[in-house]
Amino acid sequence: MKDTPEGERPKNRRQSSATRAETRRATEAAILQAAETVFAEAGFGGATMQLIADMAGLPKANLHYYFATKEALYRAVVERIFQIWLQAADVFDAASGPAEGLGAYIDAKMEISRRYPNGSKVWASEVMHGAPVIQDYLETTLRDWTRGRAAVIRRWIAEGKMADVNPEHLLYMLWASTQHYADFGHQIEVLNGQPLSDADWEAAKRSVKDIVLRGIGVH
Amino acid sequence: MKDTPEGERPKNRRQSSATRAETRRATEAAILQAAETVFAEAGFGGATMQLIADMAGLPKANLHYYFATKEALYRAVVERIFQIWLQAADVFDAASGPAEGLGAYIDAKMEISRRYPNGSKVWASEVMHGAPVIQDYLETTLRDWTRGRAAVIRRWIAEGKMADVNPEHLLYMLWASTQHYADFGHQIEVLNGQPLSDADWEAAKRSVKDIVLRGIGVH
DNA sequence: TCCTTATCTGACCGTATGGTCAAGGTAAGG
DNA sequence: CCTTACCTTGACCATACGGTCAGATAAGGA
Repeated sequence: MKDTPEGERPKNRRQSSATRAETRRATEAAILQAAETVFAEAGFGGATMQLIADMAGLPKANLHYYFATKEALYRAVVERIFQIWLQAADVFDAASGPAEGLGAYIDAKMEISRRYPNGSKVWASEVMHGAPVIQDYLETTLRDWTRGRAAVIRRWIAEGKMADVNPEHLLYMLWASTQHYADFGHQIEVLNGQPLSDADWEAAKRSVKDIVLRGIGVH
Repeated sequence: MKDTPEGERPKNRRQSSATRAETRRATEAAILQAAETVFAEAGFGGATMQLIADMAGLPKANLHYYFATKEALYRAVVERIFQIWLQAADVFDAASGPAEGLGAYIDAKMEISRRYPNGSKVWASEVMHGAPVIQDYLETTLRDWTRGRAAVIRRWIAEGKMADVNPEHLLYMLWASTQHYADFGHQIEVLNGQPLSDADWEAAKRSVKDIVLRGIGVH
């Protein structure tokens, strides 16, 4: 929440030097960051441009200079999240078998849940409401991605490297189990009595990996 | 969406007989049903009393006669969902071991995801936004419930009936994996190319049960 | 230094929303 | 019947919200 110590109130951030491009990028980043937080906490309908502006330290009118409409800003937030979501797949690709590939994928997704809980919540909210904004992504990018990984899993099954499970449902289970720690983080914290510690996160990771990997007959 | 064929416009629903209590209960149920749908589709902030009223076939002012505020209506919806949520635990109790108990619990929760997807979404949304309305339930009822089941699981572990896994994280995994089919139902449908058939639901159930049960060392 | 262009912002506007109210109906009990 | 309490509803209100705009301010090039 606290700002960098380089400026008390970043109303006009032109201490020393700041090129046009730098300022623009920094302002956009601040807006996107604030928007992600507010959208995650209040949902699209509950979020207000005023609140996002306040959190970003800008007058509301300035938001509309960078993002014409609330929808446009929301879209930018969701698209950024989707990139991170897909990025976690890299570890999947270079793997030679399920223990390595799925294990690394679970680790990566758990790490995302921990580091970008707001992004995960915005994504969940978007999908829950019928994906009004990223429907096309679901039908193209995500669908292709899913088919590709399912094919890899099928190959592993054919090679006898894991049990014969339905690849799609296995992927759903991975998504669900890992993202749960972000989307339902509040519930987990309440049940845990306090925020998850490093050790708690390690235990969570290990638990998911242990159950899933043993569940598909690996190791 | 279509109405029952017993009345074109249920403006005054007094064909034949209708006692006060009956009418009240029916109207309340219609409002709660409509509210659940609208809250699930639009979120709390995006839902409007007007839309709920339209969907329930009532003038908006009448909503406020039954539920004073939007918050009160929302609270009623969430509390109703929570009851269903807990109800699924019954099957857990009477079980003599993990295969029976957890298997039945997964079946029950999958059935809930299928039959009450909107309820599940409202619940997810509520928790994601920090449980502004049911925070006390989390801290009391849900916490007690969770502790009780975790104790049961620990007993099963001690009796050598299942592998030594962390009971809390196991429960999170069950919640996540089953509720995912409701909360992310839209995404699953898109990836599946069509709504899940009976066979698809059976496959989903079986997949979750197989992986989890094998994952905790239960045949 | 001056001029063009990009960035910033307070004030403003139309609309949609949650909520109110008073008047009009309708069932139940006496 | 007639009274009473409950229910229904159209019209209305205050507010908050997304979005606009004209004018101010500053950067960068000539």
